[in-house]
Amino acid sequence: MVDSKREKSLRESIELLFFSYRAFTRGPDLILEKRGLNRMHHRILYFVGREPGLSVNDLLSVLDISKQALHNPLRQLVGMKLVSSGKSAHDGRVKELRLTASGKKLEARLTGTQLLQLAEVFEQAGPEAERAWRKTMQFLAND
Amino acid sequence: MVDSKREKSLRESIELLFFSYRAFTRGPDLILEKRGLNRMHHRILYFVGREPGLSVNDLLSVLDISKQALHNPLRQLVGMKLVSSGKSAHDGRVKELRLTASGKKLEARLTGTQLLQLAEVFEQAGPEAERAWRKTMQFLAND
DNA sequence: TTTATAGGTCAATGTATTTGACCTATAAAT
DNA sequence: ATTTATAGGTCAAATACATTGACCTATAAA
Repeated sequence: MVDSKREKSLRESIELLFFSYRAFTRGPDLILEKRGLNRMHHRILYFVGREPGLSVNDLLSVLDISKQALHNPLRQLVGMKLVSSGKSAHDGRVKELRLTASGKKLEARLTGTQLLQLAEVFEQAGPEAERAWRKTMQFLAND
Repeated sequence: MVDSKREKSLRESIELLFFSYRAFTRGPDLILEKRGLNRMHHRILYFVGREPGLSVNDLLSVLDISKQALHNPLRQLVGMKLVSSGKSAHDGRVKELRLTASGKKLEARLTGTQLLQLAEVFEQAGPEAERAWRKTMQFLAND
């Protein structure tokens, strides 16, 4: 009885994660679609924007995908001049990825819908819930 | 200053969602891979298991995908005898989808890794954080 | 008898991913 | 100086997956 009640509650949490994540990516996905881009392009833009000068290998690590899976979307972003890739001064083999001005603009638009969404959610939930949410998600993320 | 600090915090939350969701699906994905199945198959098994007798249309609604996108994975699951489809008594056009015994077993294994994962997370975070987490996720999901 | 609904399927196309190989340039090690 | 390792780029083939749009049956409702 207790176990099955607990399982029911945990299953609701599973569903919350599923529906939340979908709601969370819908906004940017609609914008991306109009340009023929997808979730992977947003991820690349996001992480390059977060850490300008990021190497290709570091990007591969954080995204946890194969070199071949990154190749096409990254080449497209560079081709569209949304991402620039320069040589590292310390190590000529290493590329330093950066957002161009228009890359920054697009990234801000994509991530902006998510920032707004989260800001609204946390305002409704309150600062205490926000802290608890972050703590909980940190346990889940580092797993 | 305040705005940029707030944005930094919200960006951390974006990343928490990204890394959490990935950590959350990794377990079942590894099991699915061995059988040539993927995330969509798990979703079908999950929702059919949650609501035995579910119609194809209701499944389409909850998954929010096209009939053609559902067609193949569902046909595979029925072919593998993980899902059964019988006729509704009330309306002969409607199929009632159910998990077979082996379908239930696989679903329990897949979802079981996530139940365990969440149970551990909530135990570490505490019951108060769990409540706050759920409340926050509900705002995000219904968006 | 007509129209609407639930479901199934196909063909064509496009897109994405995977595997596995092979290449250059540069750096580090011996 | 020569070998070996690393960062990155690319290709071809195979596979997988999704999309579009059409068309079909069976059943139910009007």
